[in-house]
Amino acid sequence: MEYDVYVQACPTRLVLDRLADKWAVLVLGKLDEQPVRFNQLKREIDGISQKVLSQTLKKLERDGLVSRSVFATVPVTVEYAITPLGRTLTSTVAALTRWAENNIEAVLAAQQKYDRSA
Amino acid sequence: MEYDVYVQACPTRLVLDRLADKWAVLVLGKLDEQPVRFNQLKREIDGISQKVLSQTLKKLERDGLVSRSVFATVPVTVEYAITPLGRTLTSTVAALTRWAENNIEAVLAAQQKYDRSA
DNA sequence: TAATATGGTTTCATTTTGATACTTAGGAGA
DNA sequence: TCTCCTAAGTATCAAAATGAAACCATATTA
Repeated sequence: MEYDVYVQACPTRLVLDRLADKWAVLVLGKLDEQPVRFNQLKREIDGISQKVLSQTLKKLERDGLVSRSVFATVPVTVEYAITPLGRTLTSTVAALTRWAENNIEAVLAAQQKYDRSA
Repeated sequence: MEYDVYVQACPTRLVLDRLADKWAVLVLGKLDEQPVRFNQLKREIDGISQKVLSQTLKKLERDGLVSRSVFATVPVTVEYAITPLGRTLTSTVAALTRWAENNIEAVLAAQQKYDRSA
């Protein structure tokens, strides 16, 4: 069986859709360090809404990249952790955020040049 | 100056938004091989619409990742190519699509397991 | 009794997306 | 001359995704 992301019907497109999501990248980056609880993720990922965080985690869990553990404390505690499959992905995902942090100045300069000439 | 993608106002978020886009990933992957014309990209990236391809290319050009060359043929020819800055990114982006192609079966299995238990 | 914390879901207005049609310009064929 | 063709887009509009804010259950603390 041959997979090719350039073919619309290829299931790899689903994966690419998931990975190519800003929030998923940020969530995976945080969970790569250690298991984190819902509200702590919400606090650490500045700007994410509860709804989107909830949806993002649910999708990542469904894809087998993240696991969800509930503890019967009061109030209930829910902890999210990265799975072994997710672990195989984090170095790539981290490279993306690192590239963003390292090359942002070149990108901003390119944008200014582009906007001036337009 | 410190950049941190986990801060909402950080400009790196703009970059992450751009990279964390399925279509941008696919476009950069194609251009990494060789310069390609608009309609050929459209043909090779199965499922992309003209509008979205046009928008994606414009954003990538503005960010300095892709260059656009117009040739005065009839009809006009427009060729898109990757820039040196864009070149620094393609290995990372290629790793994403490779991960998708290599791990799709594990992801599909995880999804089925998740859906059965729900 | 009221406020606080956790981990969500619901609602609704705003954005974004995608499909489709239209445009511009020159050349080829009838 | 009239019509069609290609390349590379733009315009339009309906459908889907997103984000902000409110709501919910439960139990503890002030």
